[in-house]
Amino acid sequence: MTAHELTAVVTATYEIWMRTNALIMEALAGHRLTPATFQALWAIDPDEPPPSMKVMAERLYCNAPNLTFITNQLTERGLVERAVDPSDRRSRVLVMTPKGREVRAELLRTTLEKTPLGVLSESELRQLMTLLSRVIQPTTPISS
Amino acid sequence: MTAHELTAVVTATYEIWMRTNALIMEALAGHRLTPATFQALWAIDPDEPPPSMKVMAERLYCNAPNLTFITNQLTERGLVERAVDPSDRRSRVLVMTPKGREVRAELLRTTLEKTPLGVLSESELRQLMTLLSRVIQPTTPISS
DNA sequence: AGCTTTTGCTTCGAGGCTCGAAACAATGGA
DNA sequence: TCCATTGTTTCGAGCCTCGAAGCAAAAGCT
Repeated sequence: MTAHELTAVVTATYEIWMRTNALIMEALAGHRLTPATFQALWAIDPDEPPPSMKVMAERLYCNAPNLTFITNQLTERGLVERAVDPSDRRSRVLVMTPKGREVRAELLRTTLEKTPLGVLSESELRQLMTLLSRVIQPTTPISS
Repeated sequence: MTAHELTAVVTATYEIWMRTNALIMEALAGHRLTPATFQALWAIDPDEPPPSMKVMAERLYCNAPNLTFITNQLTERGLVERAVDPSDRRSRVLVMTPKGREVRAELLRTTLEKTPLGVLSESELRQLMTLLSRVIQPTTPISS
């Protein structure tokens, strides 16, 4: 039982996550976004085929009504648009607008600038990623 | 420019955090707790002197009104109690009840069992913690 | 084809979370 | 003593998340 080491790592993960969030809050507010809506924007890779609501809900670990709400926030801000999936007319896919593309790129840049993870060197980041990949392995993480 | 590696690490951090949360949700619900209230419980070490509201707000990256709300949730569930700090009668410290101690220990155990970080070996965890410590260290006095 | 079940999304209502502004008492300094 | 500051709470607003119910399209069955 290595409870102590594991506890420290879990705590550190929480800490880094919260700290990153705190540091980008101001930039998000500049676009009337919040952590929840930004995560949704992040989870859409504009260079991949647009994801359906269902896929997005899985990526964001939330349920369908919640995703409807988040999607409304993004469409009201002109960052994404709903489109009917021609292959299944029940399904709606989220298409990023040009403005959404811009805002996403800008905020992603800001996040990488501000995150405390940025203090690590390239080789340290690779080391870290090797370990984290093993943790995440089983299922598929969010894109980009 | 190591943007790609950094992006992957930030994404992985988010992913691990969300996945851990999802996996303990059921256990939390068993005590009528949520991620927010559980983090507050986690942030009180029952073997240390009880922290003040102000200290707790810093630990949880939230503001004073928010912490008042969270504290009310915990007191209503009989997990912590407010006490006046004798050295400064404006300040309230959060004292964990015996029940709070039990619930905290149980949920901490559950978290360590369920977190995907648990797949790592002891030596991998130490490696990981070495890297994360560098990230969290407030020792970045003069940057850029 | 017709009928039923399942699936993807939305609507609705309730409750939890988070914040800024304002209020209050205790503290500390001039 | 008087005034500014500090730690907390109250209030009101808006955001987030969920379960239940509803609707339309798709899939399955006979």
